[in-house]
Amino acid sequence: MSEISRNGASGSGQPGRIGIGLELDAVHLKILEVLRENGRISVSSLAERVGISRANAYTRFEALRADGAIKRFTAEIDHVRTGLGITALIFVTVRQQMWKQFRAELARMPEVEYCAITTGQHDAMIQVRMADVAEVHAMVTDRLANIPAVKATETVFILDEVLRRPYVLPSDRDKARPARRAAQEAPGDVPLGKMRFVGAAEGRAALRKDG
Amino acid sequence: MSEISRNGASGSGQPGRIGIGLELDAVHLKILEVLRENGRISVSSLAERVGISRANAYTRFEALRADGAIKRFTAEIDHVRTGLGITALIFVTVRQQMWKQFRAELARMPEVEYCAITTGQHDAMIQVRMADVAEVHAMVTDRLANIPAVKATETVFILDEVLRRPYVLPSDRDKARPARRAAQEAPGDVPLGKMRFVGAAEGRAALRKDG
DNA sequence: GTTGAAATTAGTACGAA
DNA sequence: TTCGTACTAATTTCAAC
Repeated sequence: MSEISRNGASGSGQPGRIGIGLELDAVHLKILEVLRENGRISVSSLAERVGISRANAYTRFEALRADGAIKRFTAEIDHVRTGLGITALIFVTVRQQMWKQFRAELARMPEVEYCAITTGQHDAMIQVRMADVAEVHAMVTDRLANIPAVKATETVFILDEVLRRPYVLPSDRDKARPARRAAQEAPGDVPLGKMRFVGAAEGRAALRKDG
Repeated sequence: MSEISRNGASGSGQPGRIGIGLELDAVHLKILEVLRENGRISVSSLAERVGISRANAYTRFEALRADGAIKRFTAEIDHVRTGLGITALIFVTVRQQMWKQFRAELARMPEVEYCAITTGQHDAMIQVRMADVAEVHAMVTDRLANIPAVKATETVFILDEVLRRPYVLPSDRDKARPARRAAQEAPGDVPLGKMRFVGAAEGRAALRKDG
């Protein structure tokens, strides 16, 4: 069950190597599609919905888990119901060469749901869930601002979460758009004035005033 | 199994009304804690880990699901392994009174994993997963910029996702910090110069130049 | 990679505390 | 309400094809 990670498990057609380990074919993707929508489905039902035998479903299920394509299964929780109805994004400017410290501090903040290093004006974006606005304020001033690695922060509140899809798959691309594959067409008639990519250097220079 | 949504299910202690429907006590939170880390655990094992009977675990499990505290179960997928290794944040400025159209268009974009309405300089932030940088570019120019509701966009790439916790719970607050509850202490010695909250009006006025 | 049977486990219903 | 048990249904595992 673990040698699959090295050799690949598929046998039908030419799937095309996507990841490093396991070769994901159409059946693998279909399994992932089902599992992201219903993580508690039994492997038997999964086999039925995908259209393969149970033994095959078990094999592939295990392979996906062993390979790491499926990292874990989790429950989506309604934050409002659990009392953490306020969500905020905190954009952080980090002092260079203090990243290790910043990451270490983050690990000690359980109210942080998500943290990503970004290009652009800031260096990182963290998402927090709190009971009220005052707690966000306290979090930013008491905890974040006291970290030496943090040079500056910018807080934005989330008014509404329009959609959260449980993880996008490559097969999603061919769903809503029957004829057109984005990256393979010339941009053509694009209102370029609307777009603006933010490079890392640009924003960082603009922020050098505060320290 | 559904009257619990109105009356509450707990019996020990004074849980304190958190959500609208179900009253969540310590046991409920413990169940959620287990389930967010292992969404496929059997209810029997869940009962064991939480320290309640099987029957009770089934009742509470169903109640949490019926109440909506648990929205769904999902599989966390490794995007790099599935071929969508590029993640980008696109900050969108939306023309007022065209929100309905904007939301409708979003629903037709399966590559969008997350979208939230925010305060601050922009109106919305969307997170997309793509195979390469060119696809992000095409997405922004071909699809987003062509939506009349979209006034302007600003794209930022995610270089690294430091952490993604499967949903924060109120009980997390009392984990890493033995003595100190943020929102209940005076801010005290805060380097205020580090912090900056961005209001909605401020940023919108600054962006009025483009149209 | 598939099918079918045995062993195990999950889910339900009920009475007692 | 919660617990414990008995009962039923389903799933998982293992075998042979």
